[in-house]
Amino acid sequence: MRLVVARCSVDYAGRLTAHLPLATRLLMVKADGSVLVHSDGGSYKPLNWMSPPCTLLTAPAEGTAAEAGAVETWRVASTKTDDVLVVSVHEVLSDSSVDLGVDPGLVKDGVEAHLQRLLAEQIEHLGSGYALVRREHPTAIGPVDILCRDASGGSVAVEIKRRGDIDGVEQLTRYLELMNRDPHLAPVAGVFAAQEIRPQARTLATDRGIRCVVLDYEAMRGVDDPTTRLF
Amino acid sequence: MRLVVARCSVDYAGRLTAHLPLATRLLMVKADGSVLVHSDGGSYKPLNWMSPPCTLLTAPAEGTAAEAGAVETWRVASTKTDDVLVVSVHEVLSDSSVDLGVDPGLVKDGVEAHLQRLLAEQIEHLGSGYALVRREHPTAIGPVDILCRDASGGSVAVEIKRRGDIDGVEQLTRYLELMNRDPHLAPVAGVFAAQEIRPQARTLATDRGIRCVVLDYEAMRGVDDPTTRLF
DNA sequence: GCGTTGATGTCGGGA
DNA sequence: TCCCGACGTCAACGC
Repeated sequence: MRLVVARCSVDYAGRLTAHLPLATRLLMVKADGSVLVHSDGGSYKPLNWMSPPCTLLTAPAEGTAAEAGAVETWRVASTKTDDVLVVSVHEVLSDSSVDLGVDPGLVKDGVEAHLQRLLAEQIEHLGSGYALVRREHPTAIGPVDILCRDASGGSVAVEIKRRGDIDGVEQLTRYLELMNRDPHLAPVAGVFAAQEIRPQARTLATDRGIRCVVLDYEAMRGVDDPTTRLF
Repeated sequence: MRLVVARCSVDYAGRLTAHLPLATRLLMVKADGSVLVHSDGGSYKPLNWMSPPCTLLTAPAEGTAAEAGAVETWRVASTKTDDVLVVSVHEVLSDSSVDLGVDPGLVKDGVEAHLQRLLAEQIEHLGSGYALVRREHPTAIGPVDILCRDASGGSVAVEIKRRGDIDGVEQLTRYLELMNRDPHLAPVAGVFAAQEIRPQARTLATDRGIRCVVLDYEAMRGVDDPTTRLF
């Protein structure tokens, strides 16, 4: 990784066009050639950047850039699209490189995928006699998180969220509408399962005949067989 | 801005739990106290971070962290939520600070707002005889991007996206439901206009009687009268 | 301050 | 590889 602090202006052309006036910024060049332009505020998002795969070419400034006071021009071009980032470097305040090696990567816990896996393994949380049919059941408008059958053999579509919001109820409603048009599947009941269900979402779901189930992630994880865990 | 290259491990607890094993990384501390943990790959998103407003406390490592070889512990806590980021620094390879000042900020072109302005000016892209009524037509649940009339005088609500996705179709559907309840306006037809329309979004739109129109931004911009441009 | 919407979104998973 | 939905989404704008 190369870290350059420099007074510079930046232009991006690609999916949109963007310009950064002359100011002092941090230029981060990663090992894969990607470039990040950071200011001393904002959030974790750079002011401007080029994602890998891309190539970085540096050359002495020429033409209008040189006339404006630039000493060096960086041209970062995406190798997949015609996106291009041009950095006009006016003054380098510091320039250092360091070898970081390959990062072992992030280990996450508590996301929706785990909830889905746990509920699929412990489908009895929905009620006695429930049986899993499949996860990610495909439909024309997207996959249903879990398809299962209740004690009487009726089809049940389950939408899982960490936080149950109105959006999730809308999503499940779309699936149910579509699936209930399929004579092989209909009638399909709906279950909205989440660690936490917002009052508005619960109201909407209930109004549409969708059952709400609150999941206890910690308890479900406790029951979970550690040999089948992702980590 | 402070830039520290260090061998470290990182733990985050908040909306999820995440852990980064010991490795060499860049720690970026911005003027507002926010912290970014970058590796030498990935994209512009850090491996882990804490957004402002937050506070950073550094102290000599203690307990299990010290036993594991850490010399210093950074505790970055959000001042609004109970999110916390803990960096266990094992070895500092470099540590430097620089004053960047305030950034003048980014100037953009080519976002949805521009697409909307162009389509309003060139409403004939929807078909012969179309006439603009107004942009950002207000409804109780939000503004409709464009309201216009077709050749026969019927009302048409247009939702514009750069990328047409299911969300956009849902959004337009909500507007149409509401507007069609208004006897002064009904019947209102729907048009989903985007630079690119995803197959599932097209399927859903078509199923709901919403017409899809693909927009060519470059061509529309070419026709654009530069004297009316925003910049 | 809350809610809604857009984003050069980015990221990960399944087909 | 493409397609699609989640995200510690974030950030801007309107009410």
